[in-house]
Amino acid sequence: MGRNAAMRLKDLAEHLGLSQTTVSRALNGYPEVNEATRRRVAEAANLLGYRPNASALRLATGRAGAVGLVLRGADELGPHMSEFLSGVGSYMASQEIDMLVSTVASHQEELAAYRRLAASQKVDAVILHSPTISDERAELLMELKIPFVLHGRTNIGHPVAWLDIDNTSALERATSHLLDLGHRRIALLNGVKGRTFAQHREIGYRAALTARGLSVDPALVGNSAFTDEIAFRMAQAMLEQRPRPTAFLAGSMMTALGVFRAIRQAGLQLGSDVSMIAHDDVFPYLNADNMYPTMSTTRSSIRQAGTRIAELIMQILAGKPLAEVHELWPVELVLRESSGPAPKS
Amino acid sequence: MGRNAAMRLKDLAEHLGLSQTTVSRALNGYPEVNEATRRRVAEAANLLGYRPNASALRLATGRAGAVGLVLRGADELGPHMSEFLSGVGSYMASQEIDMLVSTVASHQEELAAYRRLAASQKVDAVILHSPTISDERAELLMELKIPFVLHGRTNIGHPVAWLDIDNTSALERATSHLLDLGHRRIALLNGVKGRTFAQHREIGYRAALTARGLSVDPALVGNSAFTDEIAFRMAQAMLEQRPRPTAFLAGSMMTALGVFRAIRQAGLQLGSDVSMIAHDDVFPYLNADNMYPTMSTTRSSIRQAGTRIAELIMQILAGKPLAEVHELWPVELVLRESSGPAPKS
DNA sequence: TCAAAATTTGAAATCGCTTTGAATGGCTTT
DNA sequence: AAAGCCATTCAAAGCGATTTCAAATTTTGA
Repeated sequence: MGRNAAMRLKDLAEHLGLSQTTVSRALNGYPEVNEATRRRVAEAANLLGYRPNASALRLATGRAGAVGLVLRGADELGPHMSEFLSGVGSYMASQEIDMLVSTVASHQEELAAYRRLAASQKVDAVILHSPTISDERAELLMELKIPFVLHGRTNIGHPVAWLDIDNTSALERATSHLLDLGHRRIALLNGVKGRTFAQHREIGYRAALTARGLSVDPALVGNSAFTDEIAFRMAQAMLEQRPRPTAFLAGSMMTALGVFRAIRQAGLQLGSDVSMIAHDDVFPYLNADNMYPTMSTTRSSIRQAGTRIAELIMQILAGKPLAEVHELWPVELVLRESSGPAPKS
Repeated sequence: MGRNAAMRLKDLAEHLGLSQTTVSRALNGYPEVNEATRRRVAEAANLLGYRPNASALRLATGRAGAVGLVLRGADELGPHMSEFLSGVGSYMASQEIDMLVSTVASHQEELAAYRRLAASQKVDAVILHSPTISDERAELLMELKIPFVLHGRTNIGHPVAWLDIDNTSALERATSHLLDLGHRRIALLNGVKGRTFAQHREIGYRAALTARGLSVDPALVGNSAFTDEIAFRMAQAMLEQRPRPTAFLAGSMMTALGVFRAIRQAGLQLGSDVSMIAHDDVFPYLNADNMYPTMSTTRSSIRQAGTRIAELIMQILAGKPLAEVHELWPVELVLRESSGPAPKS
């Protein structure tokens, strides 16, 4: 039983022969404390490794000193999320704010989790991820009066703070580029239906096609989670069509890997027989530039987005009006070997 | 400014015309409260959505109700960690324990982070990941008297609670299998040097080789982080050797993807010209069984390990002696198409 | 030189909960 | 009818910080 008898403010005060009040003030930088005293206190605190008890501090100040992230287990806690988390974390650490991560299994559980967070006042704010077009969670958070920043966009009655990437423009440009290369049957492996980003991407895709007077073939549009496996199956099925698609727009690097396998298995060559442009969230362990062939991508660092969202959270907690917190990030289009001219038919 | 005026115990008590004491007891299942009263209280609490203020509860009980995970940013917060986290989270959620995730940039920062956690008493325990052979962090936690469970093993003075997979046996069997297939030049793409698991794997690899009177060629052993890119480069370099390796042992699925690319780029065929067995931590979005060719693996679910470790943490907090908390999990060897007979030289 | 103002310090209230020790009232028991 | 028990309930004391309000000390100004 390792009863941790950490040093308390009282102990420190006694040790210094001062009152708790003065010590507390000295440590928190209040002006009304003698400079010499402040130094003495700071030194002793440092030496004795004093840090205020988090629970007591939170109770006294009413601030939780933490932001919450509720993740739908297997679904959401994938490679995207870990990059994102890592971005959020890098900023939060510098601000001495904790990240409270909880996982849930279903949508209902997720809503319940937010209610719990609100009632028990465990967090000052939360980060909401992968919203749907009209996101129920966002509405609930609004109702619960928990401040939050949305990674993505949604359409609810109230103004909401958000940061998103310009998915529509990204797909519009990627699709146009493939069209310029002569491709006419272009498949879109999009994210789960209902998510705002998936809708935005489809809008960009359609815009590029209709701009050339082409119509969308529903058989060439797939919606699913971004896993290697599902992408493989969908691409495989699409490649069996005649005429077959000559290009793929892959929603993520995981998707790209699956498509890549399907292409190879069909005995085709990526970059000549079939082209592909994938969306790259920039994973340190999966580099588009080092693939073979190198992968053309629409690129935007999800980690940087995480860091920025953390900053936005702090601004909101500092009182910045929600309506002023909107950021739409541009997406780079990086052309490499996987996208080439359409084959002669 | 959404001042969240959550319901307090006092409010609930007044609402019921009872004292805080009784209400608190009723909710916490103490025996000395009238059954009718208890029901009445529970009902009201439920109806009004009362939940104790977390900070107050923690301050009063001295329990933080949270476990900590400190992750070295980019390094550790990869796909392995997110799977692991998700496993831990699924159990913690059921126990109403929070996961406090923080990220740090360096080893020094990590140690500092643990000191902070200890001093501010934010967590009841921590989970330690990817230990080195003699892990300084484990020693520090011991000293700080923060209970912890190690995912992996280490060698320090004190007994430590741990859960690990049997890496040595896994590699010994995988290597032996490749030897049985006639391979003689078998490359090992291992994890970062200094980590216990990498050492254990090398021991298994060496054991299998020496059992057949073969010696280890240092040029065929690589140590690095498990990224697609680094693996690609290492494999590429190894494949330029003559005689070239005919088989690879890949430390992770990311590594396997890199090796796979190197093999293809060299104009070779996986499963015939070159074989590979990869370690599979079981990612839902990257399925060895659906690769092309399907990938032979040593397999162990890192997510399940996370869940189990969460359980072990709770046991330790309940007072189970550290020396009794040791689990060594076996690793499956799953043979698929990527491992075939050695080519005739 | 002495009152007034400024600087520094401290005692005690507060945050919302748990928990100790005491009180209340109804039933047995003698 | 008094004493002793149970079963319930409550008032008040923590937990470890911040913060209000008051007190003590030093400086200043006339």
